[in-house]
Amino acid sequence: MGENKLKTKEHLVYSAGELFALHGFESVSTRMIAEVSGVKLSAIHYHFGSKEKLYVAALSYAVAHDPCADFSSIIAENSALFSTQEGRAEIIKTTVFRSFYDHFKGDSAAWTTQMVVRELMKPSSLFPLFVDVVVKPDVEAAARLYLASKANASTTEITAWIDILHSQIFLYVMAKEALEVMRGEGSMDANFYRGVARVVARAMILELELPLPEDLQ
Amino acid sequence: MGENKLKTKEHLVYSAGELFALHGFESVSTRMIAEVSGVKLSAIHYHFGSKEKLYVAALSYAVAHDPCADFSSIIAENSALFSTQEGRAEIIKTTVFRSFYDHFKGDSAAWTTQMVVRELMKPSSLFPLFVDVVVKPDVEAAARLYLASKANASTTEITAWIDILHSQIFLYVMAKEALEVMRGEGSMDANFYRGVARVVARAMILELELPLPEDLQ
DNA sequence: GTCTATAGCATGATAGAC
DNA sequence: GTCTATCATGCTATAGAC
Repeated sequence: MGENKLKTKEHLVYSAGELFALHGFESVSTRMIAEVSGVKLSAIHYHFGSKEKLYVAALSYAVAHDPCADFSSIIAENSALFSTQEGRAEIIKTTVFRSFYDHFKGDSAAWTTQMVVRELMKPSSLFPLFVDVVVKPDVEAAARLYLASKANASTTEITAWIDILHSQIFLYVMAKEALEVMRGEGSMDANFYRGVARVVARAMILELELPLPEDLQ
Repeated sequence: MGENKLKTKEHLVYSAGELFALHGFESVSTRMIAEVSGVKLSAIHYHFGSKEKLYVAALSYAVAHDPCADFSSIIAENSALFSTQEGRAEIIKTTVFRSFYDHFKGDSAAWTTQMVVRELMKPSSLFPLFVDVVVKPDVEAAARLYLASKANASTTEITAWIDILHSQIFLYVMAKEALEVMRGEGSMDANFYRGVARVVARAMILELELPLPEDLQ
């Protein structure tokens, strides 16, 4: 079928994306990618021109296809809740639980998530795009939520509060292997992430001095 | 003086440590290390045998010389506080503030800190040592503190609670460059980290349902 | 212990037949 | 578009003079 022709390039993006996500740009060789993809080495340069351009292609795919829940999307879905304290606590709870679920629903974080998160450690040329598309909407929505409860909050305070959630996701994405060695194989399962979401949601709601939803008490 | 002879090897450890901490093992070449150290390439292999053994030497130096405050040390210094709720809140506050201060007192985190933190992302052969010396005492002390207030807490709950602090440090060490680009050059200064410590301490104390110290209200 | 020179290998990229 | 063969480069590591 004609599909196969089109799919060679896509297939290369997926395989390379997984490898880049897992090991990082410098630790992955073009020969490795070719082998895993089942294509010849020269196909990479024919289709993308260089290893770096393949990386950029995989990263922009990841940015476009990694639509995880964030404050922006949850507030948009539940705009009626924004106006009351109880509602804003509910928004925080939902955002935290959905974030952990979306990022960790598989055995390990999707390669798209891992690639995007890696941008924070070693920004590439696409970092500005990543910031505009992924980070800014989330952070701005979260800041509005925070200010709705504490109008005179400082930027530092708001940033640190959002980072309670983001840093925990960052840690579990980037250090999963090491943490599982320390805490026991299989210890980081769906149950663990639910428990973590519960603690993080509680901490963020209490820190903002909002009333705890019943099921978090 | 005879010192210079001894110091060639040490000097190599420092220079290599800084480079490994900043860029990671694979991104640093032996040529780079030699140049920065001001020694010849062959000196590396003469003194250490291989690039990997130099890495191990730098890492074990980092583990040994990076004595940051943690729950274990703060509890040991303030054992009298352990028995009351107010005291345990005070211990948490002190640990969080001291942790942020120790890790971020310079312009950027010390290379020793960065190298140790990198172990979480790509464990080396020294990872078990790192866990025993650095992680275990801290985590066990924190768990005892948590259980003193909530005797029937689950492991997940305790782990997630400790990770509120650890993940934030992890994020700020590993992603500092990207975060400063996003949030403004110079935005991550001593003041910022103090503000963050305040938020994290509040969140951890409230999550454990302890009374907030006056200066955190 | 320190230098120069170089071996031996893996890498990213390309040329040219088909 | 896909293959094989190969180039140029940078890497870790070593040999051997001094």
